[in-house]
Amino acid sequence: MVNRNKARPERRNSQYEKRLATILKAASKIIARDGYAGASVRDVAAAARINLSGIYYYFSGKDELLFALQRHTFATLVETLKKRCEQCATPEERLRAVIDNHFEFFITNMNDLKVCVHEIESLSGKYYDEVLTIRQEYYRLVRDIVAQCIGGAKKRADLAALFLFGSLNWVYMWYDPQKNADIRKLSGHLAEVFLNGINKM
Amino acid sequence: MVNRNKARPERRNSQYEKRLATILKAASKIIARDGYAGASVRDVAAAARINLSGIYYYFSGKDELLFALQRHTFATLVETLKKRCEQCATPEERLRAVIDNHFEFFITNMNDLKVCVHEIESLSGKYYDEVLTIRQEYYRLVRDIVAQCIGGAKKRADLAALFLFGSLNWVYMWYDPQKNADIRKLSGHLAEVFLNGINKM
DNA sequence: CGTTTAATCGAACGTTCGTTCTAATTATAC
DNA sequence: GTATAATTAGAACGAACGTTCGATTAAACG
Repeated sequence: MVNRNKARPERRNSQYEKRLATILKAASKIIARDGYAGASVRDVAAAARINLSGIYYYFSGKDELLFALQRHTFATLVETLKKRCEQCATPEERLRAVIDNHFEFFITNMNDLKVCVHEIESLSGKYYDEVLTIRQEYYRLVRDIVAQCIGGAKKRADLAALFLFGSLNWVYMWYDPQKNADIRKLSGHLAEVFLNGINKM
Repeated sequence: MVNRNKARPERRNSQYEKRLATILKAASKIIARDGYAGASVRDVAAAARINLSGIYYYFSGKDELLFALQRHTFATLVETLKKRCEQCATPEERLRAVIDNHFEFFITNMNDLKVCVHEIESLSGKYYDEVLTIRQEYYRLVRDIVAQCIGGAKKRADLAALFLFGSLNWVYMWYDPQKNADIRKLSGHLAEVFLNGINKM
């Protein structure tokens, strides 16, 4: 508990934001590779080319590091989805936007999204709750779109949305940049399968 | 490295197998809760009501513990699936058997399956390779059934199978025994969505 | 019974971990 | 240019980890 309990620094190094972003990127890389519990703060520091104790100047502890990572990633994911949905006229278009958005976000932020999905249960208490709030917002957003596609049935939309999340969140386990070069085809195929599937529900 | 490098004991306590099973159950419970890296052998021992060093009488190390757990679980999963498929006449019935089998196995072995899915990358080397072999057998089994349902198109069956695995493997993140009491309904709904989806591919 | 061996136990080893403390260094403000 | 705050660096702490070892108990067999 170093930084957050003190008043925020008044005069900041001009490189503060950059350094913080560097640490977050390094953290997502190491945690994606070794898992949260398996990743050491020392490895994160080394990957960020900073001294071990330097990490504790930017973050109060290992858990806050993961928290900042997940919060930022999920918030960005929700934000980009909302923007995409604004340009969609029909529920089907919005559902395609959901899938497109998730896939596209994934290939440009693979490590971050993997850490968000795979380390959901690694936080606890206040940190967990705050991330949960954003996750729920994301979930409800998608579930409501699914419900509109189906035509109301809330219970079935719930289930269908969970199936969809499964397909989306599993991607990091099999995606190969060389083999699956065209991400648009991937998201297009999932959209087909899912849309055809739920329309018959 | 205690046990596996020595010749197998000739005379065994009659409770040997039971004790081993107890340890495996305890391990799956602890690892499902804390993750492989986060789980301590001490906690596993305590949950199995055995002394810490007693674990090392049955397993050469923490990694072999996870290995034995994953190998046994995946092997059982493949075995039960094969038996179910033998009683199916059509590809569609076999696909329903895949989904039914996975769901049913899940609710009776939640911890084990979670450890299999969530800790896939926690092993390495020889252990990882051997589990990978079984996983691939399971995957190919399902993929071929999907291909038969679609009607040949190998490339699309690959993708569709991965989407299906995503939905199946994500279940442990949201399943609530109290809320989703009827597992048959769950698997039935997923089968509907998926079958309708891929038939239009 | 005594002997042999399987099974269990308690204690300890060496390492790595997250975190903290203090000192030194660098950047900013007056 | 000097005072002050922000930032980095190095060393160290205590705790927890996986693993090992030697001794001890329990069971099998003559």
